Amino acid sequence: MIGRFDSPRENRKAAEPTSATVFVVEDDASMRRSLANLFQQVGLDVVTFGSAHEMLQNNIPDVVSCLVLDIRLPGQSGLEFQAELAKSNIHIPIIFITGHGDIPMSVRAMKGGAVDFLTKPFREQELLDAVVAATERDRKRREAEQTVANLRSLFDTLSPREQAVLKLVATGLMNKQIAAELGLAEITVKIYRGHVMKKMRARSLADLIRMVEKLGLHANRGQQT
Amino acid sequence: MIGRFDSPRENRKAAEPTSATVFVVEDDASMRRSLANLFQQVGLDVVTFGSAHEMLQNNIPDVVSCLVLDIRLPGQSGLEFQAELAKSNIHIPIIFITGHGDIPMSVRAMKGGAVDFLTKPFREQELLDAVVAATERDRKRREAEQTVANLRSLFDTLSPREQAVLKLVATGLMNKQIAAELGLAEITVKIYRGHVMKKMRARSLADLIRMVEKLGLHANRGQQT
DNA sequence: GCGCATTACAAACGTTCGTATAGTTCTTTT
DNA sequence: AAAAGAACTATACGAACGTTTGTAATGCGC
Repeated sequence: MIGRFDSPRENRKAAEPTSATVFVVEDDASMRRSLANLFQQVGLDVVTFGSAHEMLQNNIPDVVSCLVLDIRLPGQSGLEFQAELAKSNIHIPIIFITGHGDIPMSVRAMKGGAVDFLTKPFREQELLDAVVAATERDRKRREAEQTVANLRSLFDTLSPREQAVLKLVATGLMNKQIAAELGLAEITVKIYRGHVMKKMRARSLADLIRMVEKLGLHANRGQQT
Repeated sequence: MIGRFDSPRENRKAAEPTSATVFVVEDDASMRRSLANLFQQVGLDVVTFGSAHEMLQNNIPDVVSCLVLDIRLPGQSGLEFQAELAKSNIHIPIIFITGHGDIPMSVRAMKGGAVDFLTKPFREQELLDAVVAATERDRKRREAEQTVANLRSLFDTLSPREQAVLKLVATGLMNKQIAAELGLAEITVKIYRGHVMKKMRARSLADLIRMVEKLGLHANRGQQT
């Protein structure tokens, strides 16, 4: 099946409070089945594919997950697939498995952000540990991404002027300076600033500054023609 | 010498504006010499050692650098040395070289934060590229660390009370709330707050908040007995 | 004992901020 | 054509902020 079975069933656990999905891309059907079996036994959701292409056809659900990927695949290699996913801004953590890998392959995979690179035969627990680490990484990434996305959607409710005021507020300018910068009356800036605080749900300036930092906004100051 | 010489001398370059030091830990003396030679030819400073122990004896100068490390060493292995450096909070970027490595080794090295893992024979340019990447990484790390250290030394000039006020200011509390929290009069808070701005050289509250973020300060609010 | 930093507060003044109320103009949507 | 909202300004006022000047007690090092 997968490799040597030197870890008793009882030792297996992937004690995750939230469920996670493991995608498996592996051309060997029997290997696919045993991997699916292993993951299902510890309560993980599993979706298997026979090739990279096949996985890209189906749209990947937006859940906490990781990808167990064979290096040798029909068509596109595992490493190429990794590069393609990165280019497509798909940040699913990858665990490579291989029967006939070499060091340059593993180094390239790890440089590309892979969580682990296992050579057959491997202990089941090794793979499960890697999967736990990978899904945990994905969970954290999603959490951070969600935070920024929420802030972004608040920011998007601001009118262009309000956004401009926010950026200048974040640079530490006083209302009168912002007014001069934007060619407005100070009172107008004050009002927009009030809108910004409400819409962004910031309870203090300190709050607002931290939001701007997380959003990575940078004021593009300058002369407005 | 090092490996195959398939890259002409003319193609070699490590166009670095600032000089960098390459530490080499390698037990084979002739290998050590040829590595030193290679790095010197492209204008890098080189310090070589025959073992990990030897390197730790000498105190490592505080300059932009990287470490070229043989996996197989007398006494402590390269991987053990990597772990020891990490534990000692020495963050020098490491490039492993090895004649007889395997995939688990390379994966462990990369998981441990290594920049690259090269197997002999390798092209000289490969190693030089890795060294450039490594020193660049070190330069950036030092830059970021320096920024924080500078902020930290400013923060350390604050009296305990001023530090306490700063932390509460950073949480977004108003002066009167800070006063209540610390059992002070509002006017006192205002004065300390002024001291904080001067001593931290913050030109605005936004500035100050960002400094606090970089410092990773967190107010430990609570009841003062 | 003397100098010095720290902690603490007050009175006073000017600045800055925030909001409420009210109004104009322009564009977009219905 | 009417409604909605965005952009913009004015008056007005209170709250919050920041600094200056002055006072005073404490504790530490030389």
